Amino acid sequence: MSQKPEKKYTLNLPRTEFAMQANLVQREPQRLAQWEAADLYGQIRAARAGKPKFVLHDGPPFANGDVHVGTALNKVLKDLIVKYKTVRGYDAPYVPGWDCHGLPIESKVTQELRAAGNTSADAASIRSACDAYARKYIDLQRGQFKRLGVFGDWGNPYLTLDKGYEAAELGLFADLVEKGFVYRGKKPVYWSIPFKTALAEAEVEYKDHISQSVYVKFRLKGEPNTYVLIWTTTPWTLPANLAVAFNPVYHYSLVIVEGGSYIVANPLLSVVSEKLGWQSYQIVRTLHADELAQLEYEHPFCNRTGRLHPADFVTSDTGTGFVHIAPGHGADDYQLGLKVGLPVYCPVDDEGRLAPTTDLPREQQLPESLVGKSVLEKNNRSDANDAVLALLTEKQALAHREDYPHSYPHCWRSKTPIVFRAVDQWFIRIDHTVPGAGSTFRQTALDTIASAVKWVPDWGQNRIRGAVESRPDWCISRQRTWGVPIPAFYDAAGEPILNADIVRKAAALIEEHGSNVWFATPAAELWKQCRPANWSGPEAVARGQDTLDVWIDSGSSSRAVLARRPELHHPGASGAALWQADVYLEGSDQHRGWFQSSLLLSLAGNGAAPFKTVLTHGFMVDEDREKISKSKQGEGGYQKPQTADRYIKDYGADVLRLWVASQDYRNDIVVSEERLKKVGETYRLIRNTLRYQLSNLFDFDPARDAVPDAELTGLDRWILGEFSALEAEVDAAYNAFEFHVVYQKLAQFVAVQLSATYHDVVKDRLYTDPVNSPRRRSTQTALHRMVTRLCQMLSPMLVFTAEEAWEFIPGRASGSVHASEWTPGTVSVSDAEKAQWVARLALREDMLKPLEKARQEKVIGKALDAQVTLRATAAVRASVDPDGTATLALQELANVSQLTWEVAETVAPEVIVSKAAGVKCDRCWHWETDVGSVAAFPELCPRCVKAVEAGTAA
RNA sequence: GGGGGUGUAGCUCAACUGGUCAGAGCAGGCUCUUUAUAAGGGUCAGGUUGUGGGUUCAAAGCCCACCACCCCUACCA
Repeated sequence: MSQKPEKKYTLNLPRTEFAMQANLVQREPQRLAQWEAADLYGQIRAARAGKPKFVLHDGPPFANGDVHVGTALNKVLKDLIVKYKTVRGYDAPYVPGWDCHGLPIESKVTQELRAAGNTSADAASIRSACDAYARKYIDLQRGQFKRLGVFGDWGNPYLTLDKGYEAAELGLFADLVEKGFVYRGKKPVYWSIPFKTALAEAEVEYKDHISQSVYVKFRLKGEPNTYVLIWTTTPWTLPANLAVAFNPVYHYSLVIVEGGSYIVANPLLSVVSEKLGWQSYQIVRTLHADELAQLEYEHPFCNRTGRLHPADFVTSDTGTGFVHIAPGHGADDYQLGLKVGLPVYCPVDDEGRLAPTTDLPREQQLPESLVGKSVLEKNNRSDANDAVLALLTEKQALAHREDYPHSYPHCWRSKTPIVFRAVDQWFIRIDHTVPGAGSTFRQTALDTIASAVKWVPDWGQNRIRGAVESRPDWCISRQRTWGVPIPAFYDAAGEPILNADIVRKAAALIEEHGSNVWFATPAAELWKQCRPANWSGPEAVARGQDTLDVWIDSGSSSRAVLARRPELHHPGASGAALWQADVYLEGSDQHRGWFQSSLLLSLAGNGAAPFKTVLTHGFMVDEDREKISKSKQGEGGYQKPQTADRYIKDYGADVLRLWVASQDYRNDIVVSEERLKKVGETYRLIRNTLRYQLSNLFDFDPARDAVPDAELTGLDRWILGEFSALEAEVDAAYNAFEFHVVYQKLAQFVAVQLSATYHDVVKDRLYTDPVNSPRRRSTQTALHRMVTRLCQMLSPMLVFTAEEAWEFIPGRASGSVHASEWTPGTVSVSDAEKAQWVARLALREDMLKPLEKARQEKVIGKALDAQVTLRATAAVRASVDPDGTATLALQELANVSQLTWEVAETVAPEVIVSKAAGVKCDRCWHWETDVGSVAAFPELCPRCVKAVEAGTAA
């Protein structure tokens, strides 16, 4: 058994309770409890009261399910900004929010009710259940967000289901009504037949589907045997056909075939002839666009005619070059119909059955044999399709029929194919001229995008411009229960009544009672409450059942949150600047979503954009750089669910946050075990560096021991100069929201300047100098400053670890690093002094390689076993060492026992390494020729004798 | 199909927006150290800058085409 010999002489070895092992998974929850008990968020608010305001406005996540790792990324990025601004002295409150209404919750809840046997719940009770459901998930998610170390007003978040929020949203809506933005119109929407409701885009799933496609002959008027040939995959829409579109850039040919003449687009002629089984055909002549536009055709089985219209959406990859147009059943069709003045004719009722409407005279509409036939498909067949096909056959209009596989939208709940169906809906106008604005609303929005908002990255501007340029009028009504009601009434004739005063009265009611009041109060009573005093219009007999699109909910947050919460106001600012948020930050999909809805609503209702800067991040992808999908879960894919909690359980919040910071979030963000592990390595490097600094401050009291700047040793001034440069870079990177640059700069500084250089060199003085020596205290002064500021710079990323380390800093100013203020700029060093140290460190590099060679040759082990001879000309030596102080500095930098100069011819200093002379001092491990010269300490060098006699550290 | 992005060593990021042999850190190999020790130091190796063309005295960066992936949109009558 060997045992370590007892040390006879003391050294100032590092001591600290700051653990090497992070144990984040166990330690972080304890820290959270501590913060909660002390109301740290409240303390920070109090500490920043009156300071310049910085407002990041939270985009509300949907209150459903666990927090996904992608949602965590979004939240952490926001928190990085808020914490950075806070540590830099801003008052940066964070009010988190949740998006609470919408179909996913309603659907889940009705499903649960049905499973519990309740099949006839009324609107009010469904809504109550939805409310409870949303709140349950808000609580769940709130816990998970807090666990990530995100600070905010968690006790008082904004919820789109709060009655105050709903009332403010309707207040904004009332302004829009007043300004003439809102109208009722008919438009094709996605329609789910089983649910008898319109669906939002997000509620549509695309699945493979086989449609019965048909080639149909449309006979030209006055030409008994000449046909325009159209192709469609939805025969049931033929009763709604009102026109045919062609593309004016194609050439069309009139061809003679046995049995008749047809017009077909040239690029598709050969395909069509093959499909229709034409034995031979003869091209008579080419028809041009202006000629086609003159043509009129007879509907194959309805008693009416239609015209041909040019349209650029007609393609030549499938079909015939002629597209059957039913304005009631398709977006392109609808737009074309609007343009050329066709009615929005949709002979399909709520149940999905063919039925005549009032848009056209009955005799021009579908024949009686079609009425009542259902459009809903079962096993790729529907009664309506069959009946139409039969009718086409009977009329000899069916040229060809074939199965056509393609992806087709399906209702995400009922899994049935969706139909496009025109129904009455509420819309917000985009192209009307706002009184006093002088340009259309769309143009105003585009101008605002271009000149009043900063987009980061800059291409974000293109994204949202494209979205605003191309968007149609905004369909804002949903036939749903779980949402904010549209406070419209209907008179005895079924005509809608919507007016700003009515909406404001309804808003006041809802502010008092919550939006259930709209559904639970009898219509007559409701009208009494909402009827304006001087009302002269028709009296209402029914209330509207529609709710607002959920994008109106979240898009109203500028009014409902920013304008309504005084803590989010910029004191001293006026007008829009008072309530405008400094930053919105969401995924790039929100250019078309929340960024757009917020911009349009705020611009229309408040007269200004709700944000000054809009930041976007990319999406999370897996290690194959493919999007994270649930189908990859389990075998062959991810082993574990991609929730935030899962990663926290494995790595801790600080490592997860550091990983978020390390990624350039403007692009796709790859999440993989490998990357998390790598970041974990960096975390350990940083933690150990902090630990080294803290452990060497165990006997340092800044009030008593700090050394003034002018008296710091050159080495310490050098590192503090480097550190100042780092601070400036880190501050600039944070300020530009480039956290990955912060991460890189900090990690590299810690690894290179600190760990490999400064900390390594300075060990000797810290451990072996007399405790109170100016040189040791100087270095401790530098360490103290750096560890303080490192904690501050790290605090936005390493929320828990920075605080943990902070508590070990002697004489720290504030209780929490998160309440402290960081001011970059530690010490300024002259260029000349800096250059001198750059030269010395370069020489150190030159010495390291020969030292390594000597180590390989077993001449030395550690560097202190060596002596170095620098051979150079006298002039070279003088340039490196003008005042003779460099020799000792270089000896310390290289960590060698002896260093001497030798005059030689070589210009670049030549480095000769040999075994050091003398005997190794037992205490400092330097090799010296005078070890033992003090008789009382035979194993020590005289320097160590002095240190030992000076006493031990406290 | 249309629009918007991205593609630099195993990983994360640089490269002053055409100009010194494309740089760091981490990881990896070898090695020293037992006074940061479930730590720390040294050293070595690693890239035809997605592919193929082009412009230029000069390209990772500009132009064209293609490939892969991400976001939005149309998913086609």
